[in-house]
Amino acid sequence: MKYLIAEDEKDLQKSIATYLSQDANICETASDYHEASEKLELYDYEIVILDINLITGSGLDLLKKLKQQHKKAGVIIISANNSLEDKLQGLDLGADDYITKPFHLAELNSRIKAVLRRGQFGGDDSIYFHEIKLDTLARSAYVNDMPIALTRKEYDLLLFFITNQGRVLSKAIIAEHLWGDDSDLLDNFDFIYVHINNLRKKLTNEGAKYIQTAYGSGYKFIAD
Amino acid sequence: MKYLIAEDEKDLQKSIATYLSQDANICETASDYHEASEKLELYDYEIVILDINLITGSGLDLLKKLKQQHKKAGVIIISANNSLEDKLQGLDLGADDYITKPFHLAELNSRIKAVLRRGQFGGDDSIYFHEIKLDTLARSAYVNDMPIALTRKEYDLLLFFITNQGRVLSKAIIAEHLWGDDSDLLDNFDFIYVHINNLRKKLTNEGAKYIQTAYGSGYKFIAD
DNA sequence: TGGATTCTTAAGTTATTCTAAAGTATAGCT
DNA sequence: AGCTATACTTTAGAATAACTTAAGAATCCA
Repeated sequence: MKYLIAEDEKDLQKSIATYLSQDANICETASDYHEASEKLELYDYEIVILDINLITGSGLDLLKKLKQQHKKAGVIIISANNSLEDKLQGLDLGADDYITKPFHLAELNSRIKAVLRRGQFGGDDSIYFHEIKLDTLARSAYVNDMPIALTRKEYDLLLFFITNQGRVLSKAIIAEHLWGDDSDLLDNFDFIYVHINNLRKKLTNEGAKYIQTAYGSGYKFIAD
Repeated sequence: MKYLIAEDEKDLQKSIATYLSQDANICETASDYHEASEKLELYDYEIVILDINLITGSGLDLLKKLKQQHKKAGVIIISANNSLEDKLQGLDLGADDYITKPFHLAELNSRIKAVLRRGQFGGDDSIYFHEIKLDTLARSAYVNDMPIALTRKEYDLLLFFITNQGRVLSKAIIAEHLWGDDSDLLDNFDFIYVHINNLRKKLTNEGAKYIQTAYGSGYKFIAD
């Protein structure tokens, strides 16, 4: 999962990022309105944690923009003051949940989990694609109900493919999503070949091929 | 958003229209097969609410037609009886969701929202030119719904042609666009002939020629 | 520390892109 | 109209860039 943490209090930002990175998530951060706005426009996130009171602009504006762009990220609002109005307005604008400062990281985490559960995947913890099933809670995969042992990166890659099925994903996009933009790997995408190869080997189901090469542009996930 | 409500029960039609108009949507209505068919042909809608059991014809036929015309409206089927077959057939034909009479308007509304969310409407993913369709996300091309395997350059070239249809494009312009101005190929455009040739071969559809030579000045993309 | 995972490297394979060359059409000129 | 220079078409194959795959090194994590 890829998160954006839009929060201007540096230490809070950092502690959230550290906490959420624990279970293999990619956390990117934005420290002001402008940075957040830019990142939201450029990249896709599964979860956006959005402080309403950014110094340089309103988080609500960002939320509005996000929804206008039809991005389907789950949004959790952080509000400093206890202003009910802010929260309500946030929820109206399409935020999925809110949390009030100060809060425990564990609570934030469980709210995130809840949003993910409710969210894009129709309240189901499983995602299906033909013979493939992903259990998003256990981070485990099945082909024809037979469990497939995937490593973390393989699971993330498969999830990314399935949630973007049919679409050509360039190596750059894949790298961006699985490794984040601050990674120092991103000048050489060759290692992606390796992950593609490994995932292909594990997915191959009676000769069915899911990951199709779009020569020169990337890969796309289809049902043969 | 613009909706079409194809429903012959006048009072239901009206209450749906009233309800959906609440948040600034345009609702048009059709009370029989013929009217619905005509409106679907003439206009574009984001959402079509389609009663399967129209008195004067089958909603499934309408759905079929709609999909043949490559209209990308989201379709929600209303079925009176609980016939599972109707629903399944509807979904097979490309409906996005269904709802069974009687239903609460709020439920219809939330299904519409879900369809809109899933479908990313407004994010125009396909480009059409007569028999040709380009799926810009999948970077794939179709002629009369038959997939055409294109290489990267061929796809880029076709996309460039379609988005500049009718205009004469010089080899310099094409090269500039497909290869960028920093390329060292740009003192000799001969290789463009090859790409044009390859693309022509792949596009030729029952003798129809799309790429017309403008002798001495370039090429122009037209519908025969 | 030891085992699993992830990344690096490199050799082998394939698809695509470009070059070259021979044939065909077009426009302009006398 | 006929000739010529130039522009375009087409094909085949060479060169290149992109991908696959395997094996080993580095890293991470329990």
